[in-house]
Amino acid sequence: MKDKIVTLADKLIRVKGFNAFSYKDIADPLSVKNAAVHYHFPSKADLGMAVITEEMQRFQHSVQQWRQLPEDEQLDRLVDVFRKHCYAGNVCLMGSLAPDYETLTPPMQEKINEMAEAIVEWVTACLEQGRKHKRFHFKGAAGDRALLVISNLQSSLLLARVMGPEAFDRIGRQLLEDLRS
Amino acid sequence: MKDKIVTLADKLIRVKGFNAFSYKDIADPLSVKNAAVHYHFPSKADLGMAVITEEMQRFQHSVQQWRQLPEDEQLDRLVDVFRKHCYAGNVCLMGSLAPDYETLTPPMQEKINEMAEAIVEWVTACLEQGRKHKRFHFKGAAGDRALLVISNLQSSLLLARVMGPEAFDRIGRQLLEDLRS
DNA sequence: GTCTATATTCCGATAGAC
DNA sequence: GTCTATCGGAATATAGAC
Repeated sequence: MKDKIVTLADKLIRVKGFNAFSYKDIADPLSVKNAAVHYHFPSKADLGMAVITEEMQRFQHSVQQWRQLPEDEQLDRLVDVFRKHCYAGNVCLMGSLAPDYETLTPPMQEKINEMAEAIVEWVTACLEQGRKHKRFHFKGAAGDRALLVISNLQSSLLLARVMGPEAFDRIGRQLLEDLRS
Repeated sequence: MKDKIVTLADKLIRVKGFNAFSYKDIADPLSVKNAAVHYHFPSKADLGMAVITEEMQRFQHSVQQWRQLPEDEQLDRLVDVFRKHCYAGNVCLMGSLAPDYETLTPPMQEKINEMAEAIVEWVTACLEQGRKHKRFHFKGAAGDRALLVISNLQSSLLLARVMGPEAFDRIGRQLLEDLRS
């Protein structure tokens, strides 16, 4: 049940936003009362923390599985993750929570910071190693390039929601092509 | 008074998000009662529409003023607009409203669509003309490149909120450097 | 145009029974 | 662990006086 709640909360955050969903939106589809949800997650911030923590674990598990691949294929996989979210009508967790950042509890803000650091660190290392192995070609610091890549992926989901999924496809394709050539 | 309300609502949308601010957040700082705000904007969606409309007018007015400049300097100006928002603690309107898109009224969604189309159209034309005049150098279609630029700018503000303003500076600088060289 | 006052609904959260 | 029941508060919105 706890897992079902977190999974559903994750979806709701991505589709409606953290401040726009309620305990009722969790309880009704699971056919329980909102008190049952409060039993597992006393406050909404507790639920938010669990969603972010699970997302970070998913991310670490994924990159762990990709670690034997060439760096450009590792980045392909990351784009695949975003593509799946795009066609599921989701935005990414950062893209949903960052605009609400000022309304969140300090512990949630701290978790979001950690999530951002983790993905920036991984993309930076991926680009750096990939350039060394001649699989990526780009100018400037790998850390700066990583910020560009991450911002492209994040906003591709925001733009896709407004303009349609083609926006994601065009961004994702051009992004990968730029780095490889 | 109507202008004051729209200006304040714009700020609140950018800082807290559309679903996280209330009529009280508008009324209190203006030293009026929430009924006075409802007089000018009967529903919250009416207020949201006015905010988007004013932002679009500001944008059209700006690009009109820039039209005599070289294209790379026009893009500098656009980055300047985002930089000011960054240091004011704001995200851009699209970056705030896109995650909440599914919770908004159809008229608001339509206005957001128009806003997205307008900025994509302008950046595309700017890049296309700039490339023709040898002020920009990039591969691929100008429209695809425009989506990359816009996604960089949008998410630079989201990342800056979480990671600090340096994230914006690094993205903005590398972005402009890529296009010029 | 702004006020007081209120209707209505919903939300997050808790108490206590089972 | 889930339930019923409810508290306290806040939100959007409206009616009617001034």
